[in-house]
Order: sequence, then C-alpha cells, then structure tokens
Amino acid sequence: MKIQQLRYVREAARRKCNLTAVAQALHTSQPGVSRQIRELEDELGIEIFERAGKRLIGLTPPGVSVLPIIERLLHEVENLKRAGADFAAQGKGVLTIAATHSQARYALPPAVRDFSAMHPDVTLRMHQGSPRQIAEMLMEGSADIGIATEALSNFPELVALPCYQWTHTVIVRPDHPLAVECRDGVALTLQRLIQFPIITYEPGYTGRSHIDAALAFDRVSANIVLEAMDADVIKTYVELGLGVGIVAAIAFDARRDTELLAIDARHLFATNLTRLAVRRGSFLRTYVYDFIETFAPTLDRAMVDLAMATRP
Amino acid sequence: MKIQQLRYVREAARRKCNLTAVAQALHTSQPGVSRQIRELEDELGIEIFERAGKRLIGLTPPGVSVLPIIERLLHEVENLKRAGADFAAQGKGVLTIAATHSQARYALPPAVRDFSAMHPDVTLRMHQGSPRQIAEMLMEGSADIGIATEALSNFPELVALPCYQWTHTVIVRPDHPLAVECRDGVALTLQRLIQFPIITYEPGYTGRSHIDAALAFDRVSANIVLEAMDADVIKTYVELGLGVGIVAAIAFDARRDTELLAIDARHLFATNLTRLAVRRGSFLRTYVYDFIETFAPTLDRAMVDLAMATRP
DNA sequence: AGAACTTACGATGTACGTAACGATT
DNA sequence: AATCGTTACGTACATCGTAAGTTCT
Repeated sequence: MKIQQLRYVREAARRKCNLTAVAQALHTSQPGVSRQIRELEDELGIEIFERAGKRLIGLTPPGVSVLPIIERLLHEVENLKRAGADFAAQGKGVLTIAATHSQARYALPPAVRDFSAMHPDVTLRMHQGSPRQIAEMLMEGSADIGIATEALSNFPELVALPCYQWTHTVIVRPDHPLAVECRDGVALTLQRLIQFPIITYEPGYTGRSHIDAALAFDRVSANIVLEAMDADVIKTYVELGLGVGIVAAIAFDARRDTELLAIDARHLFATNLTRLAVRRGSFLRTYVYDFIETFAPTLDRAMVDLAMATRP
Repeated sequence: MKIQQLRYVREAARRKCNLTAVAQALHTSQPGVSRQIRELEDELGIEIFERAGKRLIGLTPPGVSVLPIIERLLHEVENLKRAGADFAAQGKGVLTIAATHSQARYALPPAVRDFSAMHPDVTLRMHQGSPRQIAEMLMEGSADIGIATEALSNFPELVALPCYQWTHTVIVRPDHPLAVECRDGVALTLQRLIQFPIITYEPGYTGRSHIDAALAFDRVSANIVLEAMDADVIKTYVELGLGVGIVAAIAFDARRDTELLAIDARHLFATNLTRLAVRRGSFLRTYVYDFIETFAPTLDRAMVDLAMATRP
C-alpha cells in the first residue's frame, strides 16, 4: 500500500472516476493511475470502483466504506507535512483566511495588522466568499481559518468557535424622516422601520437571518429594494436616497460616513455571533493559534484544542 | 513519505529508540531502518529523534508533536486493511475477544455458541486478563472486543458500552450458620456477613470495587482470607470451609454447585455494570457488530457507531 | 572491547512514461 | 470517430541486505 495509490483513489472519486482527469490533476500518466489503483484493489482484496467494461462508473459498496478511511488517512498525511513545516520553518509560512466581505473589511483589519507585525515572515492570504464557500474551502483544505457569522456551525467536519457578538444598526441620510425622529428622541420600532424601503445584506450573509427572523416574528414584511453582499454597497445606495440601510454596527464609521446617520437597532434584531472555524482534525501551525488569539482574545490555544477534540 | 518509514518511527518510539530492535521486530535490516528514518526526517524537514553522537536517545520536540499524527495515520492504515479484509473474505476471519475470567467463564458462553453457529468461518480467539490488560490489548490492536466490569471506561482511547447489570451473591456451605439463618428467613446484613472470614475477588476484578465501597460506606472492615481472580477458585475454597464467598450471582449454578448455597446479596452491594469496549476509531468488521449484538441484545450497530463518534 | 548507528555498494524490484491496443458512446 | 481505460515494454530510480566504518559506553 502506497500513499500515492490512495491519492489516486481519492482524486478519482472526486473527479467522477475519470482517470484521465486524475492523471492530469496529479501530473502523472494515465496508465500509471490505472495500474496503481488496480494494485491497491488487489492488495486490499476488493474492488473499489465499479467497472462497466473498461469504464469506471462509480464506487462499489466496499469502495463506499473504504473511501472515508482513505480520506482520513490522507488528511493525516497533510497534518504530518504541516507539522513538519511548522517546525522546519518556524515563523515562515502561509496563513490563508477565508472570510465574508464584512469580516474582511471591518472586523479583520486590526487583527491582520497586529498579526503581520508579530509574524513578518508569514504570508497572509485573504479569500472572500459566502459562508457556504468559506466552509467548502476549509473542508477541502485550501483555507486554514474561516470567519463568518452564518452557517459555519452547520458542518460536522468543521469546528466553529464563537469570536464576538455584534448588533445591527440602521443607517439613513441625515435628512431622512427617521433621522429627524431619532434626534427628537423617538425610539425606533420595527413597525416604523418597514414603512420605508430597506437596503440590506443578501440572504445568507452577515446576520441577514436575524433580520428575517425579526420580521417573521412580528408577522410583517419589509419592502427590501436592494440586497448586497457588503455594507459598502449598502451605504452607497443609502447615500443615494434609495432607502434605509440595515448593516452591522461595526460597518458604520461616524468619522468617515459623514453623509449618513446611524440609529441603534440592537433592540430590533437578535444579537449576532461571529464564528471562526477550522477543519476538525487538522494540525494547526503555531501561528494559526496566534492569529486566532489575536482576532478573538477570548479564545486561546487550549480552548481551540479542546473544541477540536470534542465531538458535536 | 512512505508508510513503512512511519512504521519504523513508531516502532522506534515504542522500543526506546533502539533501531536494532526495530529492525528485528519488523524483519528487516538495521541500516535500512536507520536510512528510512533519516529520509523521512529530511522530507519533513525536522529531526524526529534526538541524537547523542551516533545514538538515538529520545524524541525531539517536533518528534513529540509529530508522533501522535503518525500513530493515527498508521491506525487508519490498519482500518483500511481491515475494511478490505471484511469485504474480501466476507464471513471468514478472526475475532479476538479479551475478557476477564468471570466473563469468559459465565457470561460469554451462550453468546459464543450463538455467534459460532452464525459465523462458522470466523475463528474465535479468547484472551483472559485483568481489566487493565484487556484495555492494553484493545489499545494496541491485539483484541477486537474487550469485556469487563471494571476499568474499561477510564481510557479515552476506548469506547465502553454498557452490556448488562448484575449483582453479587453470597455463597456458603449448606451447614454454615448463614445458611441456617437464610432458611429461617433471617435477612442477611453486612454486619452479620463480616463476622465470618470472606473469600472474594482480587481488587480490580469483577465488581470488587463495589464490595470495598459497601464496606467503606459502613465504616467496617471484613476479614478477607482469600482473594482470587475467578469464582471457580472462590467456590472451591468455600466448599472447603475456609469462609463465605462473595461472587457474581451469574457464577452460581444451583444444579452444578450442589455443595453450596447461594444467599442473595443484591441489597448489600451496589449493582455492577459489565461493559464491552472497542478501540475508538477502529474499523469494525461486520461480524464484530454481530458479536456485540449477540452478547448484548440491547446494543446494535447504530448505537455502537454513535458511541464511537461521540467524544467523552 | 562491545554495542549501536552510519556509510558504502551491489542486486533486486518497482514505479513511471511512451506507445500500442481494446472497448464504449 | 472520439474518448477512455488497459496492456506491453523499457528505463530510471529506490529499496534492501551485506559488509565495512565510526563513535560512543
């Protein structure tokens, strides 16, 4: 049994049993792949792939039960390499963070700045995507850390750790009726809010689920005229007078956003919890822990390790 | 990176870094071991073993952090082979059970008989040992299933599943004062019991802890004249008149043990729970599940899988 | 002096790539 | 006809065992 044979099998399973594609992806010859897979099957005494004549068309029952073991095994191989690299080039390395726009734009900058100062030899790579995409990246190993407010705790393969809580805020132009009422000390209500066109996040992003939940709870519906993935876009259209915005409070900067006024809305929508996720069972290089501690001071290495060892 | 290199490393760690011993254990030459370990270290870019001149004297810090990954990886290799064997030779195979004498002698026979009838091609191997030894066997992979009343749930590497409950019984010769009192309907008390010399299990065996706990709770001490690993020995000496015995109720057979009388003692000692354990993370061949279900009908495959996936 | 690891070297094996073949759509 | 997997074959490299070398105890 060779590790490479296992790689071929895994890749074949991922590429719908197309051995030619496997060979290209792994930079080797197609006959080699074919042969090695056969030899592994011989050694294990089972057929992993269902063959229709000369074509692979799927996994056999033994293949189905063996594949997860192969995946775990190769995952440990990855861990071993990472653990080696961690000691070999102490300090140096790459840290890949996958985050939503909101996080990358508003929550991460201080942590990134401090981390860079602490680890000048670590190359930071920042990927943006939907919470769903972030989860995918973590699971396939192309990101070390994922940060998002939604969805991350829904995957058994991931460990999601609470980082910080935040609330929504309503933003309007200074000449908007709500701005006037706010200055007059009138408390904002959901009923009043939905009388205006709303601009906020797309479903699945940045606490949108809590906005929808609040509306559903009151059995009212809002006129959402524009949905965007990030607060910058939302702010732009609020400034244009298209409607009132609902964004994460963290996304409003009184000094910069001089054309806007923020009205606290924490009493209208449930508090949001931003989570940081890593892949369960992955070896984390020391600087990964450092970043986590920098970003979320409430977390430390022991807590992360504990969470990773605990099954959901 | 080759699997065999990892085997060498693991074995070296187990054999106190004696590469000569490693080579003998794995049936290869000593220079080969030396070389392969070095090549792995080169590839990972770390030194795994601390070297004093030409001698290996221990693990380096990187070695310490890398070794558990190697162990897990090799464990998955084992799983892969077992999974293969499970399908390759459906039905055929070996099932190794490690149990205490009490279990092997009294609890297991019906399950073994039924299992053998169900799987005539599975060779059953029965090992006896102390609960502690049973745990060791499971953890090193030399037994598939461990069965004991004590200790099995103390190891995070093992999954212990409750099988059945049982109580202790007091055994005496028919002419013993306690036998007379029993026939007269006098209820047995701990105070009365300890007025006689006691013969029972060794510490660490078959519910002995509950006997000690009952004595400690009442702040009394018994005159234990003989301790044995199994009920057969205890019964023999009770028959000889050396004292009264305390054994598992299951170990008394009214038809066979005609020279003895059993007095129910479930009100004196806490109920015991016999557990079945498997190594966490091991692939279990289908007949292993079958045996578990045969032995403990309250368990089934889904429950075992669930328990294995749940962290303590 | 002996035990233990490393280096050196030669033989066997094995993986890999190219090329030709066979089967399926 | 084209795509895809298997078979055949030769080369190159790696593993392994024997033997000699070196460094500690």
